[in-house]
Amino acid sequence: MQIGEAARRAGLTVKTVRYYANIGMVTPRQDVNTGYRVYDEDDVAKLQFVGKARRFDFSVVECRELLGLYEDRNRPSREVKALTVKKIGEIDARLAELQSLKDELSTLAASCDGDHRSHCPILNALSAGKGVA
Amino acid sequence: MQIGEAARRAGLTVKTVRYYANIGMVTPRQDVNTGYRVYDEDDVAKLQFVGKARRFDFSVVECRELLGLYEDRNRPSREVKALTVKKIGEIDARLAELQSLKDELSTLAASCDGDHRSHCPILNALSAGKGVA
DNA sequence: ATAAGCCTTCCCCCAAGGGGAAGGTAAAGC
DNA sequence: GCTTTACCTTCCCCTTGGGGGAAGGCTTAT
Repeated sequence: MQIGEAARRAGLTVKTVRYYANIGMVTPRQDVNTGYRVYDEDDVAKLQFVGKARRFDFSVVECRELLGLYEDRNRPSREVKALTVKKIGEIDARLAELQSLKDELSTLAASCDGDHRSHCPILNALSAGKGVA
Repeated sequence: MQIGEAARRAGLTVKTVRYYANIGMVTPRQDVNTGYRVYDEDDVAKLQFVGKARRFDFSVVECRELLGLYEDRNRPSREVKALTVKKIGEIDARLAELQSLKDELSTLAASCDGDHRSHCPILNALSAGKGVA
């Protein structure tokens, strides 16, 4: 099939699929006459795999790793699990960071009445050297 | 003072401070002879303000807005609060998204024993059309 | 014949700077 | 006086993961 249908079936944009071909992630066969990329079922499966992994917040580099592990069925799943656990750790760190940001901003927003007077706790907190917490 | 000291006092890199000058966020005076940027106390205060706002996850565009509100003391704090509340909403959305990702990945990691057999629930989930949840 | 609907490559664009080259300037040491 | 050192300047390419659109080629339907 052509790139359009492959993209549709993988739930990706044509631009994205072409990008994956360019970086060597999912490399379709090339039609000698037209120069068109030709995708088979296997390629579509890989595109779907990568699409899901991206939605799971894996980077393109990590997707490539996962794809390598996926293609080599003799590999132990240990490496896959390690990547997943590492990714969970990263998500945890980002969660904590965002939560702390939210707490600080919430405190500021709560202390600001939003009236027309120039005294604004948010601006004060941003301009003062000291933090809000 | 020169850019180096201004950056140090604002807790930013020289590169960042120069970038803020280029995009017109914090525009120092220019020394006619040397062409060096010359920062005064007011500029440093603005740099600190922007630095804190950036750490609060405000984008550069939003920082520019906040800085405008900060400089115009006649403006009501309503707009500042609105920006802050909007930012809190964005953080909330991202938190929920990350939490759901983490839950799915955790479920997968827990169901994978990481041994050498080729049966890996994580890879299966990524390759299967259906989600894990 | 020509319009529609695919496909191709090519190039610039986003955020928010980082890295480093090539070159000017000022102060300090010898 | 000369050189090293430590500043500073502009300029250009790099990052992530593609998006937008131009210019052009192919086939199919009207």
